[in-house]
Parts: sequence; C-alpha cells; structure tokens
Amino acid sequence: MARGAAGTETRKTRSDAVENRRRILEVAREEFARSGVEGTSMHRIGRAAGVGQGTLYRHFEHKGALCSALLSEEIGAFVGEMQRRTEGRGPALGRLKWFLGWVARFNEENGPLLGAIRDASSGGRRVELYGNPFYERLRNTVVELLDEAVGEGEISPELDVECLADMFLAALNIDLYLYQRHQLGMERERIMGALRSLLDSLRVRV
Amino acid sequence: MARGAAGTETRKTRSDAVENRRRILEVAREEFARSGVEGTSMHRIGRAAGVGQGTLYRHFEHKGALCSALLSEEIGAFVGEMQRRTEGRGPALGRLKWFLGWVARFNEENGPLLGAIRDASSGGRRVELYGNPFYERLRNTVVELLDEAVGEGEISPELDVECLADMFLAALNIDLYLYQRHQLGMERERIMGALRSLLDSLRVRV
DNA sequence: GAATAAAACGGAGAAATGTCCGTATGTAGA
DNA sequence: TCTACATACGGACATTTCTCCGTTTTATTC
Repeated sequence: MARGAAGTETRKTRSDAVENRRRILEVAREEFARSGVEGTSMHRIGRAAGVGQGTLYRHFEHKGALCSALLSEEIGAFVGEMQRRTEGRGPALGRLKWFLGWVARFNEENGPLLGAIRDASSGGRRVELYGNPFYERLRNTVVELLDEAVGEGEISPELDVECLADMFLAALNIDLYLYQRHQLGMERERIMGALRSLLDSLRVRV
Repeated sequence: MARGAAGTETRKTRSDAVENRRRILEVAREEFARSGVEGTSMHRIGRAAGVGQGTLYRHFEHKGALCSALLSEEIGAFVGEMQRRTEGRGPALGRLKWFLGWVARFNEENGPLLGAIRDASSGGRRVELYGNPFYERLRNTVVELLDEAVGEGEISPELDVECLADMFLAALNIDLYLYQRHQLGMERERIMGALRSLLDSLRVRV
C-alpha cells in the first residue's frame, strides 16, 4: 500500500491472454456453427483453440458465459440498427408495433441459437434472460416509445409504462415464442397480430 | 396380432415398479428440502431410495422430469381449487383478473422453488415452462374465461383469445416475475395493476 | 404351481462441466 | 538486459448427469 495514490494501479493485460481470448471466441463460433451449442464440448473448444481447461475457464466462467459473449457480438449491430430506425417520426404506437415486429423477426432468425444457448448452461448458471445489457436496451426502447405515445395523447397517462414494457416483451419471450411456433403451430404473423391488437386496445378512444 | 381385438392389450404395472416410483418421489422431496435441488445429486437420490441409476432413470427421464413430477403433486390441489373458484358467475373479465392474481400469488409463494427447479436441469433437458399439464390447465382456464368474456360481449369477438391467453400468462412468467420483484423492486400489486389495466383496455367501449 | 415372456432392476462407465494447483511466461522497474 | 513477481497457462481430476446391457423379478397363461 505504498505506491499508487489512487490504489487503482493496473497492469497491462498480458498479450498472450488477449490473443487466447480472441482465439477461443473465434473457435467457439465455428464449432457452434458446425455442431451446435449442445454438440460442442468445452473440452473440444479448448483443444481447438490450443488452450487448456484452466485457461478456457479463466476467460469464461462457464459455458453460458462464453455463449453470452458470443451473442453479445452478434447482437451489437442488430440493436444499433433497430434503435436508429425507431427514432424516426410518426405515431409512437405505430413505431412500437414496428419495433416489436423486429424483435419477433429476431426471434425467428436466432430462435434455435437462443434456445440452445439458454439450454447450454448447467449448475445453476443459466444465461440470464433479464437484467443483461441486451434486455435493458430493448426495454428502454419500449419504455421510450410508450412514453412518447403518452406524450402524444395516444394512450392514457395513467398507464404504468415501465411495467407494460416488460409485459409486451414477455409476449415475445423466446421460450414462449418457440412454444407457440413449434408446439402450437402458430405463424409469426398470427402472434404479431395478437400483440398488435393488444397495443391498439390501449388507444384512448375519442 | 392374434389376441386382443382392440390391440390395446395391457399388462398390470409391476408392483415393485409402483413402489419404487413412490419411494423415489418421497426421498427426492426430502432431499430437495434438506439440501436444495442443486445440492442433491441423482446418485444420492437413487441410493437413498435403494434403487440403482438405471431404475431411477427408467422412472424419470432426467432430473428435470423428477422435479416436474414433484411439482405436479404440489400443484394439483392448487389448480383444482383455482379452477373451481373461477367457475362462479359474474363478469368473466373480473374472474380472469382474480385468476391471474391467484397465479401471481402462486409465483410469490413458490418463486424460489420454481427458480431453483428451472436451474436444476442440465444437458438441454431443462424443466419445460410450456407444454406441460400445469401450463395447459392455466392456459385453458384463461382461454375459457376470455371466450366467456367474448360471449357476454365484454370484449371484441375479433380478438385471438388463444394467443392472448399465452401473452397474459407470459406477463406472469416466473423468470420475468422474479426479475421485476427483485431486480426492479416492483411490488406484486404494481405488477397486477399493470396487468389489470391491460385487461380493462380490452373492453369494448359503448 | 410351473413355464414364459415382458418389464424392471442395478451398477459400471461414457461424457461433460468445472476446479485446483504446480509450472511457465510476459511485464515492469532497475 | 536482468530480475522479480503478478498473471496466466495446462491438464489431471472430482463431480455430475445419463446410458447401456446383462441379470432378475413379476404377471400371466396353461
């Protein structure tokens, strides 16, 4: 406790560690694409990346964390694009519908991967569906749009927009979505239709 | 294919199998209570019940299935009571609100257990949130109540009640519920308030 | 009651996840 | 460049879930 006034003395990350982390992600992406998340063992990822188990787990606490890191990369672009396009103008409720449709399409495309990822964790370390940066951004967008809708007098100011935002997103929850699509055989358009009708019913009638 | 006209010839289940199944459930309930779901291995359950792994897995395909079976027992009474009390009369939408409130209260009481159970499975065999008998019954009840509401002219006949039923239940999804309660610090009454306002907005205005 | 075949049992072991700790290596200061 | 040590590496291993298959038991038929 003698040196470094702030006590936040920090050493540059070792270059081999940086490189290893990069290679693990690269290899994992390939292997997951080839054999699926389930079908790819952590052991194999380690070997393919040329690192031992200790190293692998030093970088990613568990398989779910590795999946999350991978998904984060994929998601980045999606969220950016999406948020930019919801900033347009026009009735906020209309933009919210469009936004939720986009989320449904994302489910459609990444459903299998998301499902696999959600299944991939064990030992109580499942990938969190809520409370991660991705969900926060989705949630914020919905809240903002609902707020705008309130501001524009489209919907009642008495509504609890925070809570409703969660509920609209829950309607597109990946677990439910997969169940409706594959177990119940509903089409995406049907699901979106129901959700839209719910949004429309919020409208204040003159 | 000579005997048994209907071809549904069936043999009485072996008594040892019946007894083993019963004992496995009994032991599992105890061990889970003592050490938690996570902290109890299938191995241990087998030993404590006096059966081998093969037998254990013959009765319950995977740990999640055992959890489900256990939960089903707990749930039985709950669902019966619930369904009986929703058969009363009065406006269907009001009864639906009451019913969903009941589900929320169930979440409140069994949340930690449900969460633990949901985490407990591995190898892609997690406890299914959808498509199990419990969910089916919840879903059916909501669908029936919505249908009644349509019949009584409370809500529009154009609504997709099947799909909406899933969405209302999704609003009380255990994962979301736990997140709202503990991460976001929302009270149960707040959550129910938002859900009720959503239901009210469905009303056809005169 | 004995024969028979279907059903269930048991436990070794395959395969996966995640931990531990002795060893190696890169970074910073002299 | 040399030294010191924080940091990262590696792989054996403990633990767990679930499978496989030879053996045993039970219900049924005669």
